[in-house]
Amino acid sequence: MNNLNFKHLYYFWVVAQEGSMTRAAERLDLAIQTISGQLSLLERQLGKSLFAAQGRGLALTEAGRQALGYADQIFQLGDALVEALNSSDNENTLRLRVGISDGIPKLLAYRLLSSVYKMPLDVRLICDEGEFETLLADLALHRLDVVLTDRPAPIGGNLKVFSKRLGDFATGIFGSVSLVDRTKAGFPQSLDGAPMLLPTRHNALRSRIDRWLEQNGVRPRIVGEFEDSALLNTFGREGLGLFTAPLALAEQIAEQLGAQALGAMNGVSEHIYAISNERRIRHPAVEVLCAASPQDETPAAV
Amino acid sequence: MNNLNFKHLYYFWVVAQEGSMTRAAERLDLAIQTISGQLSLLERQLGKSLFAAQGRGLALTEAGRQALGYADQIFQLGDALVEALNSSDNENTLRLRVGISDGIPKLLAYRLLSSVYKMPLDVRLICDEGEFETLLADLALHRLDVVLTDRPAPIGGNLKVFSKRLGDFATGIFGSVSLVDRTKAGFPQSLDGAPMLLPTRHNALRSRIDRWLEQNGVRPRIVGEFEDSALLNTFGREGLGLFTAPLALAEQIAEQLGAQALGAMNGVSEHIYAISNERRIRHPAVEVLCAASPQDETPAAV
DNA sequence: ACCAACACTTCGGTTTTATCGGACAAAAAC
DNA sequence: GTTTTTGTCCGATAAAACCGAAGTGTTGGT
Repeated sequence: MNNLNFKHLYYFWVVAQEGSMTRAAERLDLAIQTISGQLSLLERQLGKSLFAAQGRGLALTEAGRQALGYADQIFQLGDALVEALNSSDNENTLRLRVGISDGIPKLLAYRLLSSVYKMPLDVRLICDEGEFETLLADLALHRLDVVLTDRPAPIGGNLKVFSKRLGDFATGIFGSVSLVDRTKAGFPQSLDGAPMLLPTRHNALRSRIDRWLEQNGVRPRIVGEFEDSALLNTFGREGLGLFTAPLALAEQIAEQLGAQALGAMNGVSEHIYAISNERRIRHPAVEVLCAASPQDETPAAV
Repeated sequence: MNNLNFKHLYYFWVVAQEGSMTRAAERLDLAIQTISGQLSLLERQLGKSLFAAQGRGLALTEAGRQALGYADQIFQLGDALVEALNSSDNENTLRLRVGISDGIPKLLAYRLLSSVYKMPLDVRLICDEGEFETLLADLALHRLDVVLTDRPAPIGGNLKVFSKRLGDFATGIFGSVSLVDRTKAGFPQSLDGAPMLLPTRHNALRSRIDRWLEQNGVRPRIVGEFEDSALLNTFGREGLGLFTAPLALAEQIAEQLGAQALGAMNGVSEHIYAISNERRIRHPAVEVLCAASPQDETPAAV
């Protein structure tokens, strides 16, 4: 419980700025007695005195100086709030602040988010990328409305969040044309010794890929590990190695990266989760996003 | 004037978190009528509705969603304030947050600040370095108590600040022993063609140096320009070129940088200013700092 | 289709809080 | 010493926050 009276804090802030209760009372159009009284109430509640008598004026104590720093930020935010609400550019547009975890394919994120544009409203997407933990923290602070990631939020964490699996996407192996030609015959055995780019172990998919490779008895030459899928794709486009991607994106990958599917990794699928704040009132666009039922774009196992 | 009622905002914040007025009323130990009434007052004052009726519950409007983001930060700061004040480590120590402009000699800053340690109190110095403009902004936000810099604050700026000249420091030319030996004879003519390190044009001293060089008819070879004086000193210590510094620091420069004074630059002196917030109640350590009267350590002109 | 349960609003009256006038104390200026 | 300035204490008053009772609209069950 926040036992801080912001009205009192505001008076304190003005007094500190003006340098005296008298001038603060003038600026606030109040009697000095009011300021004095409310200020001593604040000090009582905080358990610290904020001003010390100095001559016939006031001096800030160290506690007061610290409080002043916070008060500054607080009332600046208050002004910003009022201003943001009065700015007219947010009349008919719905803002959706999405955090996209580094590891998940950007094209997949795009496809999943496309559902929100079908809403009968102007939607402005505000995208942010970063590490899983960072994004969760931003979610808790309401800087984000939803996070798209490859794993559910840790249960029992100190953050109250809500994870919804958006879908399973069967994974395949892709590569530039030259690479694919060389390894097409005898898949998956042909992968043995072939150059390959993989996500780092931070990615939940990575362990599934490793297991699949082991079960199929192939040991590709791992030429790179990437935290960020977009970076991985760029390297893959240049023919540096084969890489994995959702089979559902085969068409776009061919168009944008000039890479073809070599084969499916049976049993390996990427799970995408939408993590949002667990409060009853959720963002309408997040509702739409989660409502897009977990339709497996391709069955997980063949 | 900040026409935002933070008490109302707090109720709004709890309602948004809990998802309903009923549950918020429970958490706040208030009747639902109160919440309802205070919330509609907030909406009236802001001129926007924050909630829209949805079914028998509530839904945040876009304005409400934006407000929620601000409220989050505001009440987090409020908690932080209370916590900071209750933490015991600030009992008998006075914190002085000083911003030191890139260009001014660090040793000079140290010497000027040493006066605050003579106060009959434990003083904890918190130093920050950076660009002039950045530091001024931090000053305005009360993240700093005073800024030490080489020029007064711009008059008529939108920030209300107070500049006090702390002193004029006659400047000389210094260099590593080998360099000084080579150019000692016939100073200042011997500077012609000598390698030299100078502050960039952002430094107020630079133009005075340039004028002095011109007036004395010497054209050194400028081998480097530095924004940061500490970096300049490091290069100077390695004998890369001659450099300028306050003559008053000759002793320390000899000790710490192994450099000797070559000669004085008559008429060139570094002005150091303390810029602080213009409010009546100033930091006691800042008072002490400014009280150290503008004693010219060496007269400006010989 | 109807009724009960639920969630919020509206309208008084009551309680709490904030505010101000008057009297007072302390420091500084004269 | 007197006056001026600045802040504090006390009691009355104005403003706000709060709650009980009654009312509207929505949902869900039968």
